[in-house]
Amino acid sequence: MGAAANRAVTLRDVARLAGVSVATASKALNGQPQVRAETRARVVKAAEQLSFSPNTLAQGLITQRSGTVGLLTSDLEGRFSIPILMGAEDAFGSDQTSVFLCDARGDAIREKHHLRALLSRRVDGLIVVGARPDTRPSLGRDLPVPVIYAYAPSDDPADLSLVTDNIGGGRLAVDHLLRCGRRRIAHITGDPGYGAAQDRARGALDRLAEEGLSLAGGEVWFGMWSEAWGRGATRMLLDRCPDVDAIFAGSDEIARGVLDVLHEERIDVPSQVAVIGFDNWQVLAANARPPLTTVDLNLEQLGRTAAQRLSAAMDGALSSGVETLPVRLLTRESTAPLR
Amino acid sequence: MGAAANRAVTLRDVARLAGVSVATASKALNGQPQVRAETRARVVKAAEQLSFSPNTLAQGLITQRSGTVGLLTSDLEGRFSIPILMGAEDAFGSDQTSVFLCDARGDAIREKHHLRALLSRRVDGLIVVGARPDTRPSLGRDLPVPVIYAYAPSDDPADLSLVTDNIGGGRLAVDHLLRCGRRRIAHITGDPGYGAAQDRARGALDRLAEEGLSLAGGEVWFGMWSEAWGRGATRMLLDRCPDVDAIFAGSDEIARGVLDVLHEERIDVPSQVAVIGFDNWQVLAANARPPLTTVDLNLEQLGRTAAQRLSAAMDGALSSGVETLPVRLLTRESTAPLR
DNA sequence: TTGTACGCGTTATCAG
DNA sequence: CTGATAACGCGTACAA
Repeated sequence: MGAAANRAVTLRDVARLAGVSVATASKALNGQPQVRAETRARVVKAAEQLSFSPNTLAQGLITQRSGTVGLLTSDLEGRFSIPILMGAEDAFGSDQTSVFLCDARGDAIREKHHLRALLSRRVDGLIVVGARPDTRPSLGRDLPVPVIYAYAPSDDPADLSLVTDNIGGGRLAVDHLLRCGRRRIAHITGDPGYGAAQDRARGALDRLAEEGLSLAGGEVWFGMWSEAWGRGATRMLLDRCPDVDAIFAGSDEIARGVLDVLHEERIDVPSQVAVIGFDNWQVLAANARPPLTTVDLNLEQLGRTAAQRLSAAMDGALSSGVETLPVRLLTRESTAPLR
Repeated sequence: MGAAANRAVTLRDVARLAGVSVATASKALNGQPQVRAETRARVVKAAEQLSFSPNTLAQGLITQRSGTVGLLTSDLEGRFSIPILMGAEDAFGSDQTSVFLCDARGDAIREKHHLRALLSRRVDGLIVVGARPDTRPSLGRDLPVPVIYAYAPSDDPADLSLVTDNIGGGRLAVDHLLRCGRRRIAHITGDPGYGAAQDRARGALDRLAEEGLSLAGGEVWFGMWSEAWGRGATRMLLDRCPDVDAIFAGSDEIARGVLDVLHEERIDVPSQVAVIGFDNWQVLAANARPPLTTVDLNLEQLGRTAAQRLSAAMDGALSSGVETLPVRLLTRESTAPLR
């Protein structure tokens, strides 16, 4: 293993090789105007020869900016965190800002620990990603760096939180089904204790009401976020309401269960019943039979926005409140117009 | 947003408040013995009052250690990276070492970029996680910090790589099926261009050979890593070899496809046909019908080991070659002894 | 145009 | 036991 090959080449080494002072070397490398072109060239060449890379820690000491941010998550599977992280990485620019990823695993103690470590590392800002889209405790108001809450909003309205538009998503799903000519639409979703479940249902009901319609089956089928519940609920639904022509599932997992039972019952999707999911969890949605139309959470965009808001806050442009970001419909084959 | 509340409280502030010099304050806080107990108490109290947290950047400047490592991945979905990251975080201890997560998205240029940034940040080491378990290009031998390749081995034998035991996994799967009394075992797997597919098949064939058996269906069914292929292959298999009593799938995705078709054909799992997957991709395996017995890759353990090897390397104990880490069987309900 | 000197926050080495 | 003082690597007024 090629460890410790060229150890710690500093600006001094570069300056020495180029025959100039450290100050000049610094200016040359940082593109400062007050340096002769020929000199700059010599310095740059020396730096390349030694494959010099400036010590960001030292730079940070001076500029009071570490060029790092912390991403604090409790999302074990990284299902939400990763897209958000990628979006943030994208917006920051990889050579400007690097991201510390810390997983608190839903443990408040561990979270405190990570927080201390990150502050000690002088991160310029913090993005907190919750495991579920419900309110979570604020990190507090007296932190030395700005904090953005993503996905799960903070319980302190003085914080800035970025959330996905679950109500809008519910509307979007139902709207799409209506456009496909469906009128007997059912909604099977997860744990009613989740704000997201309530919001998605609300959006669906609102849109339906605008058409003077109500839910097939009479009510929202709340249950659990699992395939098994999707299957169970679908069986009950078909029993009670055999003429249903569309099912809006509150998650892609549930939608998979729905599809399974429809398939078992030899009910064709989408010609007889259209199915739409929520989350766009790739491995589930794209591999479904048929591939699943679903509501994409736009998490990368959420990550990008979080990065932008954080940059703004680092420049002093604080803001607060809850900002709701749009979701979007991703059409695959499980929905289609009625012939 | 409570940004910039207490900005940059330094050791000087603490010292001033405690009425001592910075030197003494430093010693007191770092548990150095040569300091009076009463003085130490005063300093500690002052530090708490100001909620002082030492500037790791400055510390790193002196100790020549940043207390950070870079995790360089190309694994978009984070499916492998995340467990590895968590294992590594675990082994490092969150207050000792923080992890920079960088996603190169399979792009060599972006990888170079990230690498430069990480070296500039003076990471103490690097963990490189490949997107697929096949050889990947080495980062090179002349890096100033140790590198561990995880999941995907480096093509340079001088590097240290940690990989999962795919051959052993194949053996394990077949061994389990044999113990369940199955004798007509088929193997449906993914892209033959993947070393992992070849290795898993090899392990399976070897174990079978030890019993004087060969594969049901006569050959390994190579194809793609998708549910659709799992379905297609299973249909062909049942056609050619209707008396099969066990199917070893090369991935959980494929296994899901297998289960789907068996269910369609009203073939009971596990009483008629046992099914075993590979990867233990939670959302697929645990939600399957029935829940899927599978080979767990032990990725957290791999992450922990990577961290340990990296620590050792940072202390000068370099090593090289490919280290193969054991996988383990996770029994659920899709396999059971024949009555 | 270039170099000198100082400081960023911390630790370590010495005197006192 | 405590306190100057010198690093660590770099950026930047200021002087030359």
